[in-house]
Order: sequence, then structure tokens, then C-alpha cells
Amino acid sequence: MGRNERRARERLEIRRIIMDAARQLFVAENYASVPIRLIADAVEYSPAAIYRYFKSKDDIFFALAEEGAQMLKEHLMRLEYPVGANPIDRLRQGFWAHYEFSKAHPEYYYLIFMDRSAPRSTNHRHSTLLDDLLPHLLSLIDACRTAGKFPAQLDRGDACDTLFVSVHGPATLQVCGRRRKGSDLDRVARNSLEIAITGLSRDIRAPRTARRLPGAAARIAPAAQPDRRSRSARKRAINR
Amino acid sequence: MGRNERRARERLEIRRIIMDAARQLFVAENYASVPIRLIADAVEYSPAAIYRYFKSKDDIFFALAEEGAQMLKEHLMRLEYPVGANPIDRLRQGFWAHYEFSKAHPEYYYLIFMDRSAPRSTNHRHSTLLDDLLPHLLSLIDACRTAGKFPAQLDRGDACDTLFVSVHGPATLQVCGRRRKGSDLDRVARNSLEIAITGLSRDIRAPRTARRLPGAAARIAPAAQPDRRSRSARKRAINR
DNA sequence: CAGAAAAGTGAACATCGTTTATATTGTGAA
DNA sequence: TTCACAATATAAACGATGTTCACTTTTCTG
Repeated sequence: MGRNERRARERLEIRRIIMDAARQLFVAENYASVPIRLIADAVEYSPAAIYRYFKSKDDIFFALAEEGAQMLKEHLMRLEYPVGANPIDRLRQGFWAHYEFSKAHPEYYYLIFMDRSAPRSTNHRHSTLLDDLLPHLLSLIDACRTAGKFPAQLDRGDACDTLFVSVHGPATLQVCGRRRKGSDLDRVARNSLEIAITGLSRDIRAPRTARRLPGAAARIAPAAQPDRRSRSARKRAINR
Repeated sequence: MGRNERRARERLEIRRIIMDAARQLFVAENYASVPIRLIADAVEYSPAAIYRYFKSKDDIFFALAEEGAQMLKEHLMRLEYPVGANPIDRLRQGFWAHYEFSKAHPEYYYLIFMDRSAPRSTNHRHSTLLDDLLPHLLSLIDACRTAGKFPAQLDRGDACDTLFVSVHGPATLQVCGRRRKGSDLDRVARNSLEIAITGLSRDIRAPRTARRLPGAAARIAPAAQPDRRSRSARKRAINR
């Protein structure tokens, strides 16, 4: 009596077909500018039919995001290092894989690490995912420390943050389409990561006192607050 | 006959009121999710009236981005360095000021460097604004090079990118609220910038060959290609 | 074969950015 | 003051968006 099982499998296959079409369209343009009617056209369904397989357009994106987050995690966990690999090489590969993921799946990367308007459900999912990721990255750092490649007094968290932002910076520029004209973000990421690894190895840190960076923020003019008076009151003020 | 001048001034003041309201709304959510009707409500105008002051909703964004970029640029140009300051110190202060700008004006920073739902930066005006910033940052690097602090063969653009992402990475995490629990992003930014400066001084670069980063991306499961068969053909395949 | 369950659709709804035709307002000349 | 014109503001509407619902068509067990 495999009827229900087969029906369930067919539903999953159609979900997959919709997700694949949606992903290609999202990457070609971006999420907001892809009408659900276009996704429906791509899979030869009516727009309403999509809603039999996904609760909403956001849900298609979340399904893709969850899939992508899972891919990132599994990819990082499964990196096959050469036998007896230098822990520094493993560290480099781990964080480089993170950068490459941002290129392979910019939409996922944006949702997980950058989107400010993501619904709460994904915020929760994404934070638990990041917490899953962290121990693995920290273990890469620990390996370097115990092998004597990193100084013993190095703070694991600080090192992790430093390495993370060295690839996250280029990744965000790429994902947001803010590349400086003529720059090669792959090279920037490689160099930044290399510099971070070397800097951590040699325990290069900013001086604890911030005296050398004298309160630049204090001299930045604050942004104007919106004028909350009524329109007529504003007008009187303008014509004073 | 100051009538026309006064009218022009009034127009500018109303533009400013609209921009202030729009900026606050854009930052609370993001560009795409703020209806122009909401901006109109905030300033007690009808939606159509907005179009007497801005050609389109995109135009409001561009005006804000231009203003923010101008503020950042002027702030960087006006940094008062100690007399006879070390060019490295000036460099550090310049890029640190960039980071502090992201803290002082997260809303502008997000609009300028991160908002993905904003009109794409391939539009001319936006990218040229960022290009205005570039010569000043490059001149800071040149000063270090001619003073012998940076190696002569150092590429200005690469150096600029490396320094930029060292503060842009922490800035994005801060602006997007993705701080790792227990991490101090100010310290991360200081350390990353310091490590970048030191790394550039010592000409630390990733090897040109990418052999040491063996095709991580290749092992990220590629996104499945959409099934291009007709819907009926797909169905036959599923039920084979 | 009958008929319920599942799959699929066309038409509609509310909301979006934007346009247009109309109404209101302010101002200098009479 | 009053009039007429130009600037300003708006209501209504248009096409496109995500989504829902009443309805038809297809599928397949009993």
C-alpha cells in the first residue's frame, strides 16, 4: 500500500523542482525582484499552484536558506585534509571554504549573515546554526595553538573573530555588489586571510589603550532627527 | 526679488524633511519594505506629493546615499593629524575613522555599503560616489610607500582593499547585529586593522597559485539546475 | 465504474510604485 | 481688496505584486 508514500515523494520532487527554478531566478536577479508568477511560469504552473507546495514566497526562500546553511555546515565539517596536514593549512582551508560558500550561495549568505529584515523564525534557525559552526572553527584554532603555530596566550574567540572578518569583509562586498572598480575580491580575500593567519601567529595586536585612535566618532556630525512637528507647524517655522 | 530664491529654499527644506523621515524608516526596516505611502504619512503629505520633490523612490535612496558618502568623505578629509605624524599613524586613523563612521551612522553605512534591496550600485551615480573616497585613501597608502613604511612593489588598490575590508568586516557585523556572543567588535576592528597594516608592511600575501586552497568551492554541492523539461514530461519521469 | 481526494486554475483582493487630471493655495498686479 | 495665474497638493486610477478562494479537472482506491 505505497500510495501515500509515493504521493509524498512526488510532492517532494515537485518542491525540489520549484526550489531549483526559484534559486536560479533569485541568483540571476535578486529575491525581491523575482515575482512568484515568474517562478510559476518557469515550472509551468499557475501562481496559485505554488501555494500547494509552499506556504508563501518567503517560505521558498527559507527552504533554500535552510538547505544552504546545512550545506555550509556539512561542507566545513567534511573538509578532507591531506594526511598529516599542517594545522595552519587546515585553518586556512576552513575559513577559505567559508568564503567560497559566500560565492557559491550569495543569497544564502545574505540571509544568514546580513539581512536585517529576516523574520524571526530564520533568525532563530540561523543563530543555532552559527552556534553549531563555532566549535568547529574554534577547534581549528586550538589545533594551531597546541601545535605551537599560534601563541599560547592567544584568545580563541578573538582569533576566530579576526579570521572570520578577514573573509567576511570581502564576502559582504561581493554579496552586496559593492566591488571597487578594478578590484579582485578573491585576491583580497586570500590576502586578508593570509595576513590574518600570519598576524595571529606573530601575536600582532592593537595596543590596548585607544589613545592612538583619538575619538574620531566624537567629531562626526550626528544625523538629523526627523522633524516631528505637524506639517503646518513646519511650514510656519520655514516661513518665520 | 527674492521670491524664487525663497521658493527654492523651501523646496530644499521639504526635501530634507522627506529625506530625514525616509532614512529613519529605511533603517528601521530596509529600503524595499518601506512603502512610499508610509514616508508620505510620516511627513503628512499625500503619496503623490512626494513626487514633486523626488523623481522616484529610488531617487530618495540615492539622495541619502550621496549625502552619507559626502559626510564620510568630508570626515575623512578633515581628520586633524598631529604635526609631523607618522604616515602609518595617519593611515591607521583614516581607516579607523571609516569604522567609527559605521558606528556613528549605521543607517547611512547600511544604505551605502550593504542594503541589497536598494537599487543596484551598477547605476552610475552610486559607484562614482564611492570612487570619490578612493583617491584620499590611496594617498594615505602612497605616503606610507614613499616613506618606506610599505614595500615599493605594493599594489595601491590591493592595499586599499585589504585595509578597507579589515574594518568593513567588523562594521558589517555590528550594523547587522551578528555579533558573536562575547565578542568585542571594537577590539576585533582594532586588531584586524593593526594586523592588516603590519601584514602590508611586511608584504605578506597569499601565494599566487591557489594550490594551497584546493578547490573548496568545487566540493560545495552545486545548485541543482532547474528541470527544463515540460511539466508533463517531468511528471512521466517521476512516475516511471 | 463511481466518487472522494488530490491537484490545479481563473478571478479576485489588498498593497506596491507611479501617473494624471483636478482641486487648493499663495502671490503680485489691478 | 480682488483677480488671475502659477505653484502646490491631492484623489483616483493603472499596472504589477503576493496571496486567497471558489471552482474545475485529474487521479486512483473501493
